[in-house]
Amino acid sequence: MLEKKSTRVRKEEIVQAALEVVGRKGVRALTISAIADSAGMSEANIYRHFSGKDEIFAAVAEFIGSAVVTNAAAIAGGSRKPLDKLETIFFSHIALIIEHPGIPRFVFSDDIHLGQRDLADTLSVRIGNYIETITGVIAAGISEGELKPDLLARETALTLLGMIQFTALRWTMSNTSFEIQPEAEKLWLNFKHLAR
Amino acid sequence: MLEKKSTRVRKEEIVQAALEVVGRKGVRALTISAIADSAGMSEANIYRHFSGKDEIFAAVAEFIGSAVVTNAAAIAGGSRKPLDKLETIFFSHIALIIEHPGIPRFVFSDDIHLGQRDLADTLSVRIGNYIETITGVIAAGISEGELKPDLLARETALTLLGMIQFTALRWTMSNTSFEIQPEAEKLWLNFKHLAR
DNA sequence: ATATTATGTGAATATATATTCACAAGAGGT
DNA sequence: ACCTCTTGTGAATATATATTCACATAATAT
Repeated sequence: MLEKKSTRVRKEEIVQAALEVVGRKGVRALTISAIADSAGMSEANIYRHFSGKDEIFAAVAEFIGSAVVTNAAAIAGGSRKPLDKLETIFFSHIALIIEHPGIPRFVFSDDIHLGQRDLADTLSVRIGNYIETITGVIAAGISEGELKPDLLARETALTLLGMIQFTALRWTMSNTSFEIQPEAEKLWLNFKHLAR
Repeated sequence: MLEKKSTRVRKEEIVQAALEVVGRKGVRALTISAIADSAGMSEANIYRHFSGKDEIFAAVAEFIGSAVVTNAAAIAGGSRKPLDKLETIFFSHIALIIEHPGIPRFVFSDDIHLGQRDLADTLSVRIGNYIETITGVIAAGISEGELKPDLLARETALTLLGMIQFTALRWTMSNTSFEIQPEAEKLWLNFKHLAR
């Protein structure tokens, strides 16, 4: 029998195991059985700590939300120059994806969007906040003269996020078969050419 | 009993029904039962025309591949100015997504990427061709002076595609609850500001 | 030390899904 | 009219998955 740990600890383990499964096999494969395997415990024990799949999904979404959004907000709130902030946010986001490939898979899974409406709404709000945060930084960059004056701040933010997201997508789609870091560097370089 | 039609016709009906299901309920919900409902025939009849789910998935991918890529290649091959071509490709792509919301859901489903490796490879190649097509148009735009000289053609193409893809994603994620057309127009306008 | 509570698990249950099968019924050729 | 091939279907089968349950065992309180 497995050693006993508190529910608080097991919940974290289960969330990490779930994210690991999503990163390796996708949301479709996020079954209780797969989570149990990955976490090294019995299926029944999963139910000891979570009421069911929905609650696990919500916990995973909560983990991702804090990881991505909190980070960006902290950077945006700093005192550096806007372009510098954007660069840091961009590469933190890429680093987070490399560390947890399950994050983009989870956030952009139609399974989540259509199967867990409340979760999708929560995620939508989070993404909306993220977009606004970046929009704010870009607007500052424009008014401080670091970026072109005729840019639309929100659309430029969407373009930047699309860049990140499309890269993550091609990467997970190709089964992580190319180096995402150099790809990201070229994209960032080009974004600077584009935006100023 | 349903009226009889040839396998050729039924196959098309089934592919369209499948795409409709994906658009409405996501790839996860693409069950034989759901396809049968949407196509208005029995489940057993699906098997009369396709050997199984894999063959249906392949047929859907084939339909999408022709629809997206062929179109772009035709436009790219024309004699108009590069920026003009880009605009047409951009808005055709958006129009296609509006008409078939199942297309982005299907192409970007981790279910496909991880569950149907051969299909994922086929799609990857198609996407690669699409990227190259657009890269070529952008390279022409740069050398003809329509676009900034210091742009990286491939990265700019990825940025443009990311814009489209992220828009499609937010749209399907929000359950098609905002107007995608005006959103696309603002993004295109801003892309022109960015790229020249 | 004992009782109580929290944690862990194999086995059972219920449901969904993909696939097969035996048979029905129309279409086209003879 | 008869035969044959194609198309259509309800019922059966096999498997996967989520969830529950009765029981075991460790931790904690009394």
